[in-house]
Amino acid sequence: MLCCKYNLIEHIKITCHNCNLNEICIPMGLDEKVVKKLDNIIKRSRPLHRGDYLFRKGDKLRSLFVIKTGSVKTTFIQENGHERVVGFYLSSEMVGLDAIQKNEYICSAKVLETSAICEIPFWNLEELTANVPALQHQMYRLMSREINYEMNSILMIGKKTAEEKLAAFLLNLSARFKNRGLSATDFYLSMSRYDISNYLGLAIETVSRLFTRFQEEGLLQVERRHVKLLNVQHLEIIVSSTHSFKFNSTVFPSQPPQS
Amino acid sequence: MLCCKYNLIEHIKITCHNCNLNEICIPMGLDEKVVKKLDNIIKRSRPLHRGDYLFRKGDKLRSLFVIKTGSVKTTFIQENGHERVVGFYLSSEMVGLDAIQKNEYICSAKVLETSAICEIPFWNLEELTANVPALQHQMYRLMSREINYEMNSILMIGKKTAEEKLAAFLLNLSARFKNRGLSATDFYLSMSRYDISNYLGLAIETVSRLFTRFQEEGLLQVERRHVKLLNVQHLEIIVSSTHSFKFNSTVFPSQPPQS
DNA sequence: CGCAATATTGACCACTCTCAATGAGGGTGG
DNA sequence: CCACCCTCATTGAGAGTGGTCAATATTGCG
Repeated sequence: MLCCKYNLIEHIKITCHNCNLNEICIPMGLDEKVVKKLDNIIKRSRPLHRGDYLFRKGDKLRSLFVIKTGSVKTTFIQENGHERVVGFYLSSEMVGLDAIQKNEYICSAKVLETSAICEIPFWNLEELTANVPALQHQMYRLMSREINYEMNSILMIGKKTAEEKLAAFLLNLSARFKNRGLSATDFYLSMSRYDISNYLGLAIETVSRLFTRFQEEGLLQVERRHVKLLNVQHLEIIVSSTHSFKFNSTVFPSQPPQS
Repeated sequence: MLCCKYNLIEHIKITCHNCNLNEICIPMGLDEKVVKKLDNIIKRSRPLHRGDYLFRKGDKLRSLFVIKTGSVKTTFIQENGHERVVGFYLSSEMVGLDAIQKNEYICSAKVLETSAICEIPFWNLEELTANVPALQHQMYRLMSREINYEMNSILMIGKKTAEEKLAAFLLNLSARFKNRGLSATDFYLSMSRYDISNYLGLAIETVSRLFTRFQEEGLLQVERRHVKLLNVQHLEIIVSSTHSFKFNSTVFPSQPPQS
């Protein structure tokens, strides 16, 4: 039970805008009593494995899920039966918020790697937040965070060139790993090339080719799912250079810098 | 004051999954007393006009905004100074939920046409929802709805071909107009071609050409911003046909059906 | 009436998709 | 321990979509 309790504090801590990861804090006036109540609500399960589902599209809303370690992808099954990836979730992130509106899950959530995930029965949580204003505020902030994540996805996926999309994707992951105290430049991708391409609206071959090209250009090193970013600055420039800028830019006379 | 009060009821009504637009209902046990309290919180302003801002990126969170009539676009200013459209909002929809996480607006909201918009000071609303569990639930559902909208955007923008993107965009608008009791097949676009292309991640010329082509194929009639959908079914097929399906499909031997 | 903003159309070419074949790991069974 | 299979990833060649550039409507507004 302890680990989940700790996770929740961790979770709250991360979502507090006044606290960074290096500070121990229980923000928003959440005292031990409230944390204990939360602790009583939360269900801990044994580790889930690659391919396990947290929930499927159409299931009735039961719980929200907080990822303690590991990662999850959410997918939406389209009318034609094809699956589209709509999001990737890492530790401390909450999955299932889409289900509240219609009282049923709109997408499916599939575990990408062995993960520890806490389950919070929504109706219990809602009852608790109704009694603890500070917790209600946390909940609003969490949902707002989800809205911001998705806005970020929209920006990423709406980029014009495949190059920009993949660079943005890698930097997004990088930043999220960094926030978790992990390396911002050396990490494993828990999702397949297929998932990445599907998410970004590209062909899988394009993603593969781009990885190769980025490597040739010295921007990163990649071996299967292990990625090392070597030139973050240049990746950032790729992302921020709107397509119309790219060819007028004086930043790169011709060749991107080799490391 | 009355109009705003009515709008809120309208608003709540729309967000209630058990009620459709033709029923008068005050769901979730929200009695007149609560509605009155809401009414006291809500600020009504005189009509806003094309180009007015509800808020700008970086402004401190003051209020959430509910569109009574008209429409709004939200834009995100990227690192390179370029503006990207991240969403379009129609009547009964709420804008500003992205600001709760960091206590400041992440994107800017710009009015697209003369609009009536209600302002709800967030802190007052939060206080009220803390005291009225049914209203708290409404708030959760509203935020969840926003998450679903954005998920929809991700699916739309992530489609592979420009054709699929624009068809999905038009059908999305159509469905939302229909929900509001307006024509699902005959409507005005309050956003420019530029906004549409920017939102969908396409070149403005591509959008323009597609409108022309759709018209030539008898799928719709378009004159500047006035759109009449003539063959919704075929538009739906375009959307649902993943690119990989499109060329094997026996649905269209060669030419799309002419109306 | 003319300027500015918005939208359409054409020509050309680059990017990215599709199709196809090959390569690399991980797991299972002989 | 190796052969085999299956999945995942890479690479190549050709074709098509969609982007860029440029010119031309069309509309709105002062």
